[in-house]
Amino acid sequence: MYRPVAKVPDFPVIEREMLRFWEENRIFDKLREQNARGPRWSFLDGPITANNPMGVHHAWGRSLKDMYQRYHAMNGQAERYQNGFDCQGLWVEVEVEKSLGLQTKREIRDYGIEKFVRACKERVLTYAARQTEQSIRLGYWCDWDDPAVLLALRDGLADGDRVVTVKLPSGLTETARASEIVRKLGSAEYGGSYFTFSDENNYTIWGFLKKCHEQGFIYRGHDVMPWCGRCGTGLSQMEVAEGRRITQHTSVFVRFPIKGEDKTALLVWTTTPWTLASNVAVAVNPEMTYLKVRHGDWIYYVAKANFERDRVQELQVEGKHESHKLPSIRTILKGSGTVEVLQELPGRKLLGLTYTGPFDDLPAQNVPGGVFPYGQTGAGKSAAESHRVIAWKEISEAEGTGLVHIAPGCGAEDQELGRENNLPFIAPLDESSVFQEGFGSLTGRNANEVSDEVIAALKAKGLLVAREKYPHVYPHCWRCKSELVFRPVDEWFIRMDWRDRIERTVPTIRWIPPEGEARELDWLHNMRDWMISKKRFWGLALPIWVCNECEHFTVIGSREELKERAVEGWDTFEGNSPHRPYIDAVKIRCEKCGGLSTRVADVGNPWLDAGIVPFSTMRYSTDRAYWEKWFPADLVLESFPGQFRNWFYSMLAMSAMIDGRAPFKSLLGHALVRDARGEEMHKSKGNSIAFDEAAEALGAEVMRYIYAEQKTAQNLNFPDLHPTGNVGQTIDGEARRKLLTFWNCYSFFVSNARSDGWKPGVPVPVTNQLDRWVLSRLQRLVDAARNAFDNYEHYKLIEAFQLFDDEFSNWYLRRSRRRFWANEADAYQTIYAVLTTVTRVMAPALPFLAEEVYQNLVCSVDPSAPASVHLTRYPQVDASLIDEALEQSIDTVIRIKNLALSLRTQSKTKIRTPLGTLYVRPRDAADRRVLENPEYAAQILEEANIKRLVLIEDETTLVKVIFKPDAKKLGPRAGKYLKAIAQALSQADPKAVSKGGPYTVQVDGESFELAPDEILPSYEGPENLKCMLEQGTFLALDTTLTPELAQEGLARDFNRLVQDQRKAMNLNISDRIVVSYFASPRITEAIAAHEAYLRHELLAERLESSASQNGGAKLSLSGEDVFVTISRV
RNA sequence: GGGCCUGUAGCUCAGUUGGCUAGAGCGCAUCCCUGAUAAGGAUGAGGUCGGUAGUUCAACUCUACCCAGGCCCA
Repeated sequence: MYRPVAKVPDFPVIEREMLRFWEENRIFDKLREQNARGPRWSFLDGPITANNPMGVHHAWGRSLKDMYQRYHAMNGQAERYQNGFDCQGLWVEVEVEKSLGLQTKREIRDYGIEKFVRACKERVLTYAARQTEQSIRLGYWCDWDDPAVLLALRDGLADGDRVVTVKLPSGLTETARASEIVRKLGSAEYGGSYFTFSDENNYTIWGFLKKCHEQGFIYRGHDVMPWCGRCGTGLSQMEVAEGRRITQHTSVFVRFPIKGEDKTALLVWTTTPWTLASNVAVAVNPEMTYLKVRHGDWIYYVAKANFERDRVQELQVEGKHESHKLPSIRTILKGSGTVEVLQELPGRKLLGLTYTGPFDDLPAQNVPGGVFPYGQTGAGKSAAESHRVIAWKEISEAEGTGLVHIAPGCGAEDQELGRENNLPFIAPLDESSVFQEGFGSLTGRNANEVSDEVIAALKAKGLLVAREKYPHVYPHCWRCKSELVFRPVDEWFIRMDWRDRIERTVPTIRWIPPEGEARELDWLHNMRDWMISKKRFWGLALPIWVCNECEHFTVIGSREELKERAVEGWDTFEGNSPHRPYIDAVKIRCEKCGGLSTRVADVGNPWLDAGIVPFSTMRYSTDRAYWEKWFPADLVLESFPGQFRNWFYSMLAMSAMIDGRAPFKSLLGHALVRDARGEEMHKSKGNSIAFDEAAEALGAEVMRYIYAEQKTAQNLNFPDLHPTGNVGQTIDGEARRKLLTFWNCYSFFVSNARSDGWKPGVPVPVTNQLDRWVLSRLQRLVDAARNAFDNYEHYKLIEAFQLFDDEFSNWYLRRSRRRFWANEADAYQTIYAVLTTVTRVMAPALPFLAEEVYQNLVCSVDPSAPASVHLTRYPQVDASLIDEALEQSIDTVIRIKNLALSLRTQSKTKIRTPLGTLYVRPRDAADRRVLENPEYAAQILEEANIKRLVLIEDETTLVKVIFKPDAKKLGPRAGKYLKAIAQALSQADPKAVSKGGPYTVQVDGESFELAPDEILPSYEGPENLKCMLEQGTFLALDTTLTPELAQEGLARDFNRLVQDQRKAMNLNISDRIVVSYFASPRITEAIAAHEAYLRHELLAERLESSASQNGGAKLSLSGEDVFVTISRV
C-alpha cells in the first residue's frame, strides 16, 4: 500500500533518498542495458574546466543536458553518456604555480618540469572528482568515474607515481602505476568521463595537425604579437579577446625635432612611453589636414581635427561602460604657453620629413639592420638614420595628435608599416618583457615598469611637451591579468585561408537560437591565422620536430609514426603520456638533410584539446566503426556567449579539416546566469553562488525547474539564497509553489486512497465527464511535452505542465473531491492515470520528484512494473482519449464561471451567500449550446453559488448599450470618416443598431452601411445589476438579496463555523456529532430552515437549539454572537 | 571606429501582417474559499509602450534622428 506523504515536500531529503535508491539498484546501468540496442541518439558534452568546484551557472547547462539525454533514453535510444573534463592549459599552470609558490618560468624549470606537470595532473584530478560528485548531486546521469578513484589516482601520482589498484567505470579492475591509468581515463577500455589530457585526445590532435601540414597550412611565424611577460608566452587571438580591460596609462606628448628646421617639431603622442626607445618612424594620414602651430618657442605639426576636438573616450568592455571627457590638444598646450595657429597643410606635405628621435643616443638605435632576432631589417640601415615621416591612411581624427609614433618591433600595425616602408625593426624585450642590452638605463627593466623613467628622461632632454592620465581599453593576460606587451614571437600557426571549408559547414547546423549562425560566420570571417603554440609546460605536446641543422620541420601524426622515426630518446619516453618533459627526449632524423630534429619546446593551444573531442572521444583513430555510428552528434548544448570563438570554432575547424562535415547537427545555446538583481556573478564581487549551497538550500529539483523554465536565450537571474535588502528576483518560491501544486494532488490521492484502500485493479469504464475531460487534457500535455523536447523548446514543457497542473488541481480535483469521499472507482482510476502519466512526462526534467511519486504510486502496488520511472517509456498521445468538443465545453464552463465570480467580486457579496440570477448572452452559438446543457449550467451555478442561469438573446432589454465602430474592420473602408462614424454611432438608437441587419449612418454627406460585426457595444446597467462584456460574452448578475437567499447564506455561514470547530477539536472527518447552539431568532430560524442540509454536511445526528449559552463556545456569525456545543457520538 | 541587438506595469518578460479597453508571472493591496488548509482562488493598481519628428483615417507596432543599455569585432 502507498506510503503516507508529507504535506510539504523536503526536496533535498527526497533527492538524497532517490540518489541512494538509484545507486543501490544500479538503475542507470539498467537503463543503458535496456537501450543498448536502441537507435542511437548522440549527445556531445563539452568539456568543463576541472579547475574549481561548480557554481550554479554550470548547473543550468548540465541540468538541460541531463534532461535531453533522459528524454531520449525514455524513447528507447542508445546514448554515450560521456561527460568531459578540460585538463590542459595555462589556467591549470597558473593555479599550480600559486599553490607551489612559483613566480616565473625560470622557477618552474628549477622546480622541475616533470614534477610541475605531475602537479597539474593532480589538480585536474582533484577538481574532476569534485565536479563529478556535484554533478551526481544535481541528478546528472552519466558514465561517471568514482570520485574516490580519481582521488586515489591523484594520490598515487603525488606519492611518487606508485602502483594503485582501482575499479573503473567499465567494471575493469586495473593495477598499474597511477600515471599509466590516468593517461587512459575515458578510453573505450575504462569508460568514464573523457579527460582532454588523455593519450587518445592528444594523439588525435597530432593526426589533425599532420593533416593540416600535409596541405601546407602549418607555418612558423615571427610576427609582432601580444605577449604576457609574466607567463612568458604569446597569446592567441581568442585569448586576447578574453582579456580586454579598462586601464589608465600615462600618455605623453613628445616633440620630435625636424632635421634642417629650427625649433620645429612633429608633435607625437603615445600611451606606451616604453616603446619610444624603439621609435623608427612617424606616420601621418596624407588625406587629413594638419596645422603648423606656434607654442612658446616651438612650432609643432599637429592634425587639425585632433587639435581642436574635445576628446571623449567611450570605453566599453566586458559589461563595463565608461565615458571620459578629455581636453583638446589646444587646451593642453595653452596650459604651458600661448598657442597660435600659423598655417594649414595637407598631411601629404609632411611625408619624407626627417627628424631626430628621442633616444637616438642608445646603442640599439644605431645598430645597422635594426635589432630583430629573426633576420635583418631595414636594408641594413640603423633606426636612427631611418627616422622619417611615412603615410598611413588608418590614422583617425579621434585619437592622439594625428602623428603616430611607429616602432615596428613593438606593435602589430607598426610592424606591418615597417615592412611596407622597409624600415629597420627594434625589438627591445626578452621573453619576460625585460629590456635587453643596448637600451641604456632601461636594460634589465620590465617594460611595464619604466614609464616614469622614460618620461623623466624625455623631460631631461627637453622633449616632453605634456603628459596626461589616459583611460583606455588595453589587453591583459586573461589568466594572470598582467598587461600585455607586443613583441616579435617565434610561434606556430595554422594558416586559415581555407576558412571557406569551415564556413560551408555552418549552415548545415541547426542553431538555436538562430542568431548563432550569423555570429559564428562573423567570427570565421574575421578570424586570423590560428596561433597554436604556447611557450609553456603543461599541455598538448606540439608534434613538430625542427631540424637542428637546416631548420626544416616535420609534423608527426601519431605515436606509431613517432616511434618509427625516433632515432634517440624513445626509451626515455616509452611508458609516459605525450607530455613534457619526456616527449622532449625523442629526436628524429631530418627528412631533408639527415640532421637531428628536436621537438619544439612549445605546448598547444587548449582549444585544440576541446575541438578534437568529436573525434577523440568517438574513437576516430582506434575504432572507426564506433565513430561512424556516433558522429556527427545530434546535439551540442552549451552556454552561447564566448564559445563562438572558442569551442564551437575549434570543433568546426578541426572537423572541417578532418572530415569536411560539421561535427554536430544541432546546437542549443543558453545564456548566462546572473544574480537576483541581474548583475554578473563574480567570485571577487561576492555574489556568485556555490552549487552545493544552492542544492541544499533550494533542492536540486527546484533548481532544475528554474533552469528548464527559463527561455534558453535569456539571461537567468538566480535567486538569493539568503535574501537581504533589495532581494531582486525570487523565482525559487514560484518554482516551489508550482511543484507543490502537483505535490498536493499527489498527497490528496495518497491520503484518500489509503483510507479507502484503493489500488489499481481491473479497469472500469470511464464515462464521467470530468474524468474524460482531464484525460483529454492529459493527452494535450503529452503532445506539448513531446513537441517541446523534439524542438529543443524545453521551457514549453514547463509552460504546458503549469497549465495542466492548474486545471488538474483547480478544476478536476476540486470538482471531483466528493467523488473520492464516495470512493468512486472511476475517479480513483482517472486520478491515478493522470498522476502516473504526468510523472513520466516530467521525469526527464524532474527526475527526483518523478521517482518519488513513481515508487510510491506504482512500485508499491505493482511488483512487475519497471523498477524506476526512468526505465519506463515516455508517454505517447492516446488519440482515442481526446475529446475536442468536451474540452471546448469545459473551457466555456470555466470561462463563464470565472466571469461570474468576477461579477460577484463587484457585487461584494461573499460566495457563501447565494444570489438569484445570472443572465448570459453568449458570444456565439457554440457557447449557447454549452450553457443550454443543464449539467454545465449547474456547474457554473454551483461554483458561483447562484440559483438560476438565464440565457438571453438581446442585452438591450436589460441595460443601456452604447456602440462604437470596429476600427480594424471598418478603418480600411471608412478612412478619415472613422471618427465621424464613431460620433454618429454613439448617438444612434440602440434598438435600431442591434436589430441584426446592416445599419446605415450619414456623415459629411457620405452614407456608410455598417455590418453588425463592424459595430462594438458597451454597457451601462441599473444599480442591482452588475454587468460586463468580455470578448463578446455579455453577463449580468442580479445582486438583489431576498430574505430567502440571506437565510440560506446564514445557514452556510453556520456550517462553516461548526466545521472549523470540528477541526479545532481534532475530530476525524467521519466522526458523527451532536450540535447544540444558542443564537438570535434570525439565525435560529435560518438554521431550522436548512436543518437537513446542515445535518448532512456536518455529519450531525441532531441539531439542537438551546435555551441558554450553556457553556458553549462563543463564535461570531454575521456580526452576532453564537454559542455552540459539539459532542461526538 | 565598424556591425548586431535591446529599451513595454515595482521586478522579469509577451505583444503575431499598424486598428477595439496594451498582456503574463512575480511582488504589492483588497477580497473570497476552506474535508489539498503553514495550502487554494478572485479582483485591483491607471504603464507619456526611452525621447523627438515623420508616414497614415489610425503607430507599442513602419521611417529618420536622438538618448540609454547590451553583445561582437577592431
